[in-house]
Parts: sequence; structure tokens; C-alpha cells
Amino acid sequence: MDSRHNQLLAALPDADWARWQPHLEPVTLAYGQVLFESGATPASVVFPTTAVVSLSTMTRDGASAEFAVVGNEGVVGISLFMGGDAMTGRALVQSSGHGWRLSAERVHAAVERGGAVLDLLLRYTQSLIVQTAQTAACNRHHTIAQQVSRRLLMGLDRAQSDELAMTQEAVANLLGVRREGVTAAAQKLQEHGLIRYRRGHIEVLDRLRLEQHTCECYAVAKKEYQRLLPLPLAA
Amino acid sequence: MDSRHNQLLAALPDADWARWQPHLEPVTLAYGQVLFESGATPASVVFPTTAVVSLSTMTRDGASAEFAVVGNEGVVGISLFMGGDAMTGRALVQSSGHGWRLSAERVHAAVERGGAVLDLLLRYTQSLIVQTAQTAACNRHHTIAQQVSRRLLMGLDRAQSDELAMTQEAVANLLGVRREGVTAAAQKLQEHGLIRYRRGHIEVLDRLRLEQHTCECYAVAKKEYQRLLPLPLAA
DNA sequence: GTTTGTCTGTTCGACAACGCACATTCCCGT
DNA sequence: ACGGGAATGTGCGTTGTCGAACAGACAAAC
Repeated sequence: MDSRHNQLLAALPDADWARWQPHLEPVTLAYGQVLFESGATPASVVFPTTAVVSLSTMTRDGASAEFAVVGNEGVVGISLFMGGDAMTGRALVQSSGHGWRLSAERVHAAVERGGAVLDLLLRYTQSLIVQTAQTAACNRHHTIAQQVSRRLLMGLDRAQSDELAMTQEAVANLLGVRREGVTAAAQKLQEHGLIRYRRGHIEVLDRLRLEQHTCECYAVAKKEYQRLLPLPLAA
Repeated sequence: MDSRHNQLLAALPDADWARWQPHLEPVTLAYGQVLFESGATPASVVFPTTAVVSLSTMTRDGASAEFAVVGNEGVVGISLFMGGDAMTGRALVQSSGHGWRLSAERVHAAVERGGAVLDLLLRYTQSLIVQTAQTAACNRHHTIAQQVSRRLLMGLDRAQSDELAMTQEAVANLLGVRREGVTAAAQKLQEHGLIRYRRGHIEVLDRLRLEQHTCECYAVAKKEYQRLLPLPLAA
């Protein structure tokens, strides 16, 4: 598994890459694993390659709501370079896979050095803010069906195949809605031939029509990421 | 109006303050004014002193949802130091007042210089992320009454008095709910003696009980701000 | 003091999502 | 091959919010 399968790592200038590369440690992330707990100070950031991580806030009464998804396009643990060490919100592994870990110490050093690395991390953070803000609006205004579609597409962008290994209940927990609501939405999507699912697996058949079916929140977040972190950097 | 009535400016180390002070221009912000439009590149950041600014995302069909509030504790236009020049989301003046403007050029220079100034701006940005993420969860799980209370408290923290100059319809637009819902919530709050209102004015009578009535979202965001930007820095 | 426009109060039906209970179906491991 | 457990399907009644329409009531301007 190439380290540079993570797009942020891939976008590093050669000099910075050379500095980091010896200190990147491979990590295996398993579904359900709590990567960082709310309030804790992470010992390192994680650049996912094949794993997908979900960031969510918990409410007093036990409910939760995802506000961002991080896969091989990003990094988990931004609080380490934003200055406040502790995370707010929980980082939960949503899809098993791999990633690379870099110690807090190295991250801090990179921030002090500044330059292209810091610029990259900050740009990514801005895209994360946009994603979060868009999620807030989505939670307010859009139907469950739209949100399910959005979430599937976001998962797909970070997956290696057309198939997501997640149950409807898992989707419901992420969105913070009832499982039955997700079931109903999934049924409609399947009737229309946009997806096909079986216990714990959701396959996207017609990505284009799924995008049309979704609210704009998906496109807005994706577009903003592409604007802030254009792929040419990764080439 | 003291420049250092803005808490971020007040927290600057003397050396940095000396560098910035000659270049801060006073601005007057009027209710309803669009400070930054979505997609535009701001020419400067604004540090509010008495004004209050609301950050919101617009949906395709014209609805909107506020995801953060910025007053004298923060700065508007973070995209200028985060690297992507353009803002996503609209910055709307919610309460008339004053602030200080600093040109994009100076902001960029400060980022390159790094050090305490950058650290301060990044810490503030992290608190903004927390506020946004919490808003997302709040939109998902909490009732209109709770959200109205939360929003009143957030306005109060950034106001100079116990009275907020805003109509119920304005509150509804911010939250992205119907005006009638806000009316119902305000009535209950008034019955219980927590607030008193008349056309376009809302006075908070019992702040403590209002805080108890609200969801935790208010406290979470406030606490995180205080953790990341403790007041001693401002002394 | 009257007018005008804005703000607030109140109603109705409609609908999305909720909470709960339980039936069914499929996968997986032994 | 088959049983157990997890995942999905379905049916209630209930609640919260919406959309629209209109009545009253206040404040500022003329």
C-alpha cells in the first residue's frame, strides 16, 4: 500500500516528503474503532489510505450526528496543528482499512516550520469547515432520503469499489436518524435502480442519477475540496 | 471605541500589536449588510468590536442556516489566512456596530511570519469548527425552543446589554425555521419569566435559567472557546 | 392623530420523522 | 445443513415542524 495513496501525503513537496517519510508508521484501522475520543489529546495524526473515518458530535442524551467524513483525501486529528491539542467530537472508524500515523511531535515541528506543508494542512482544514457547515444546513433542511444519498456518495468517493460495507443501521447512526427512515430511503433508491443492497452491503449502480437525486450539499463540499486542493498538486 | 475591545486583538503580543495597529481601519457595520458573499474573495478580515456577524450557508431553494456567530471574540474572513481565499457561506451583519478591518495583504504577511499571531488565529478557527459542528448536531436533534434559547445566549455574549435588537422573524431566518415556531418558543420563554420582548427587541431577564433551558450546544461551544483562548491572554 | 408598514398572534390541515413493537429474512459459523 | 443472531421489513399512533392565510397590534413617520 503506497503511502502516497493518501492525497495530502501525495501533495507534499519532495523536500517535506523526504523529511516525513521515515517517520510515517502504518496503522490498521478496524470498523467501530474509536480513533480519538472527544476531549482527548491524540498522540498522532492519521492519514487514511483505504480506511474511512467519521467525525461526529455526541449529544447529552446519547444521540450523535456526523459532521464530516475523512478518507484518503484528508487527515484525522487537525487539532494537533490547529493549536488546541484536544479534539472535540469523536473520530470513529467507519470502514476498515489502513492509514499512516505521524506523531504529534513531528506535526508540531511542521507547523513551526510553516511553508507548503502548513499551507496544505490549513487548506484541508478549510475544506473540512465547509463540509461541516454544509452538513449543518443539510441537517436542517433536507430529507432523510437526500441525506442518505449524500452520505453514500461521500462514502463512495473514499472507497475503493462501488460497494460500501455498511448496514442501514450504521448509516442511521451516522446521520442521527432512525433506522427505519434509512430503510425506507434505501428501498426507494433500490426501486429506482440507483443502488442494490443486501445485509450490510450497499452497491451503487447508477452514480450519476444518485448525484442528481441528492441535495447540493454533496457537490458543494466536493467542489470546495477540489478548489482548495487541486489534484495537479498530487501529480 | 478601543481596538482592543476585540478579544483577539487584545490577546496579541505587544510586538505584533505594534505592527498591526497602524494598519487597522475602523469600519461601521449596519444591520443586514452582507459583509462577504459566498464565493467572493474578501479584501480584508474584520475584527468586530460591537457588531455581531452571522455566518450561514444557503441552500439551492433559497433557505439558509446559520452555522456560526462572530462578535468581539473573533474575526470574520478566516479563509484569508486558511489559504483558500474565497469564503464559502455568507457573512451577514446581524447587529449593527463597529469593527476593525485589516487588509488581506497584512494577514498573509502575518501567516508567513507565523508565531503567536498565527497560533491565535488558528486557535480561534478551531473554536469556530467546534461551534459549527455543534450547530450541525443541534440542527439534527434539538427542538426549536432549545435552539432559540441557544441563539439568544450566543447573541447576548456578544452584545453590550441584556437586550437584543432582533425580530422573531430575524431569529427564524437565522435558524432556518418558520417564524411561527420562534413565536411559540418566545411566548413560552416569556411566560416562564426568562425573557421579555416587544417588537424587534428581546430582553433576557434570567440568564441562568435560560442557560438551563437550552441544550448543551451553547455551553460546549463556549467552553471550547474559553479553553482554546483563555482570557488571561487578553489581560 | 392618523396612516402605513412591520411585527406578532392564531388558526388549519399536511407531512416527515419519531418511538415502539414485532415479523421476517438472510448470512455465518459450527 | 442448520440453527442463532444480526439485519431488514412493516405497522401502528404520536410529535414536531411546515405552509399558508389572515387578524390584531404596535411604532414610527407624516
